[in-house]
Amino acid sequence: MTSRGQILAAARRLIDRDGWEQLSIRKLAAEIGVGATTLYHHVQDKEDLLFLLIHEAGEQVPHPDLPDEPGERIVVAAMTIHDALAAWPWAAEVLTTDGFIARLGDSALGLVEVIVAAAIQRGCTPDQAVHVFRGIWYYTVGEILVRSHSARRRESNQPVYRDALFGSLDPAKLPHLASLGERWAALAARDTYSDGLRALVNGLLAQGGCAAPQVP
Amino acid sequence: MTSRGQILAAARRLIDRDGWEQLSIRKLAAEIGVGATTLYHHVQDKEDLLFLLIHEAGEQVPHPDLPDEPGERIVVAAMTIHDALAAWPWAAEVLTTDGFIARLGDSALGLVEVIVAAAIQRGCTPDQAVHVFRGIWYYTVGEILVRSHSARRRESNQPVYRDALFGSLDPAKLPHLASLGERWAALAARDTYSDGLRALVNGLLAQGGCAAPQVP
DNA sequence: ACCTGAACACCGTTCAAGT
DNA sequence: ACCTGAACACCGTTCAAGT
Repeated sequence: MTSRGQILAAARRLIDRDGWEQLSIRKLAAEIGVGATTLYHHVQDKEDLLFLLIHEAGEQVPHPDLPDEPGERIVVAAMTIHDALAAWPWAAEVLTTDGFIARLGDSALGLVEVIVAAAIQRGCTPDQAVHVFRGIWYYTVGEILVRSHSARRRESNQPVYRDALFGSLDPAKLPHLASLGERWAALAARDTYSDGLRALVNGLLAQGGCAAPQVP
Repeated sequence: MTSRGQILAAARRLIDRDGWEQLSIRKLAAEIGVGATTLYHHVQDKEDLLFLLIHEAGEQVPHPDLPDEPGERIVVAAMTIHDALAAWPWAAEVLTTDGFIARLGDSALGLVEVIVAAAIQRGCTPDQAVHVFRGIWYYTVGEILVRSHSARRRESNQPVYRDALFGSLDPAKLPHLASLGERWAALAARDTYSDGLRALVNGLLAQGGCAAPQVP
């Protein structure tokens, strides 16, 4: 009676409604109207359930229009990955596990392929191209996690730390931070993912033999 | 009888022994030899407990010898932060919360100050300097989390995915990934944090007016 | 096959009651 | 003040028993 598809659909529904931290096997079973233990006949684990959800989500990541210039192509592919993860921040948390990316479907991996291929086109060796991808991956995952954890905190409970934020620093020891003061919070709230990404990609491609004429 | 210091010491002991995911209020109380509810007289929350632990850890981060060249100074400061977080990966998880950095002590913030000051010395505006720090922060946190989650998985249960790793990809759709094949795992295991960091810092400093003569 | 409730071994936190 | 056990409202997972 109960099917895997039904379970995944209900899980997506609950995550959208209550956030992914709130998802539990017991609540999920209740949502479907079934005993908690029933789910274990259709899914190995809670972890397995998350894998299946991420796999499904990965299949739905759109393939963007890719520009010709390789560096720009890397930026667009990375931003597509970023935007997909921003919509499912819980996926970012699970995907921090190494070798996990490989379990995504061909569709999501297509964007990884785009980045690696473009780096090679720009003169990287395959090894260097993997290094380029990893750098982008770290930066992207970090941004997503900081963003989503901060958002969660903001909405739920404490704007308490807001005023603790660089308000009362010792200007003798930390002159620049003290003079930035409250402005830090405003600056940190700005979305600078793409600016930082461009800087990173330029830096990575310029590094160690991947250098090529910077197309304007 | 029970003191805050005693609690923090016991917590550090348990984290070192069993990993931070295993730390619970109840186990912590048992380790001290006290009722679980007793802890709530010395600490607000489990979250509060983690804050205190991080604050304490931050005080112990060493101040490195800093090179003169600003770009290199940024790299050294970032690597110091990175190495400290690598020793306490659970701190990285908690610190992903925005505005949380600000609750560290002056000692740990000193490294943030170093980065911001060096960026300004290289010609950044204060706003751009914060942007530089944020980019470094995202990259660093991402690397730490990917590294620690992967390590946890490796040691505990599954080397299962190892062979699922890019072993059976469609070479027609994903030619570069397919030809990398099993090599991906070996490349991903390499520590390339500092290489990527240098690329990022160079890219960030070259960006938007922070440009200055690249000191050799 | 598919589903179930009871049970196990846990959580964080509150609260009235004790010294 | 400092500590406590009982209780509340949860977890993921196993397992023998049912249809």
